[in-house]
Amino acid sequence: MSEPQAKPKMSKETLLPLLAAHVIEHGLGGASLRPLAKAAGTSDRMLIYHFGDKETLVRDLLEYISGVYSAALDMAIGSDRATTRQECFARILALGRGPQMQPFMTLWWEIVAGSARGIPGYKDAAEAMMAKQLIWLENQMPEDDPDPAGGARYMMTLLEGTLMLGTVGHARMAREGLLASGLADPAEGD
Amino acid sequence: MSEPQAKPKMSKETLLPLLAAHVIEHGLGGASLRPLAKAAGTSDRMLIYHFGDKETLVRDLLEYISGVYSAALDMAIGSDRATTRQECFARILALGRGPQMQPFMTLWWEIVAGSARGIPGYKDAAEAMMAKQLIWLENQMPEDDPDPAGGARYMMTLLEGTLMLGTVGHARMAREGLLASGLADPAEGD
DNA sequence: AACGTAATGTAGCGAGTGCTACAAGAGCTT
DNA sequence: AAGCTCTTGTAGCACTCGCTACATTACGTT
Repeated sequence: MSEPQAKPKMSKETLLPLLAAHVIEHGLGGASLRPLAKAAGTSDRMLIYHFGDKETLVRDLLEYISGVYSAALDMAIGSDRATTRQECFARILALGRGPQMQPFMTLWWEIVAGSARGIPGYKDAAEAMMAKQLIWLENQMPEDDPDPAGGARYMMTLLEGTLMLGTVGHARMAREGLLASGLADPAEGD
Repeated sequence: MSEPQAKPKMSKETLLPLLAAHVIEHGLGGASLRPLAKAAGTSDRMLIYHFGDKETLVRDLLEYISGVYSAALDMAIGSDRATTRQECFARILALGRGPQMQPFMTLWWEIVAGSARGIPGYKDAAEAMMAKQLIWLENQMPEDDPDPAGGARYMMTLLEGTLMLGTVGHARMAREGLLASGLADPAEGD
């Protein structure tokens, strides 16, 4: 018995991390109860038992994922502020493009799409995550910045555009735009 | 017989516009053969007959939609150039936020999500549409602009970020960012 | 008119969907 | 020990999914 099996209690709280892991890897739209249950070591029967129905499950799952994202941002916060906007932007861009962030980014666009289509839990989660990210960025702004609030919002907008263009194969276009804006350093690699 | 029924020939070419209309309204991910067929006045049987399988159908459909988008941009091109970057940006932003554009934008985020997940036809379509939009923007740049190429790419990035933040409920954040960037006019409404 | 190919209708298959009915086990209280 | 509630397993229902086998019609060519 090398595996303790972790049989006893099962609740939303114990299930959500396992479900989230599956969803981050395989996506949210195509997720159906039986594969989800298998990933969490349960049955579809129990998922319905704990969450009531699938819509509630998805909503709770998105809320949980949003919380995980928020916590991840807290972890990634450097104790030292950036000294320039360029450095600040480079930091958050590197964060969003990091390889360990990629599965999450794939899920993120699905959340945006669901948000646009009005699927119940999506917009709330997306809104929360963007709000959290804005706070993160504000805390990373240079102390002597003349307009930290506006600057952070400006950089958020530019960042999201950059990430989007990157995912559809136009990373070069975004980069050249950033160069023209002065926010990217010509010396940096792609 | 007020309806001529349009029974005779049915081919990819005659089906694609009808399929596209359905997809633009109801989305691409959840689209299944039978509803698609019904929207096009056929049967699932015939869709498979004409396209081979669903993956090919989706690919052809995305390619077609990309073409429609391209044509729509050509139509929307004003004969007069903008005189300032602000005006240029305002034009394309208004274009993307126009009410008749909204169903398409909803579909767009689905395309981005599919592109991120690597679903066969998605990335090609997204890439083509962004390329086309960049050309459009370049043609709208002020004639005396010091860096039309870089400026257009910069505005593209900012535009896409703005649209994305808007769909997830953070239009205000994007607007305040644009104000800080100098690309938005404080006098304009939301 | 006969033939051959393209186009279409009908029926269905096997798999998967969300969800439910029913019953049995587990653990706690009295 | 009896009862009680919480949790779980087994089957299954009604439905949709992409796709196919088979048969029929429509139509141009010879």
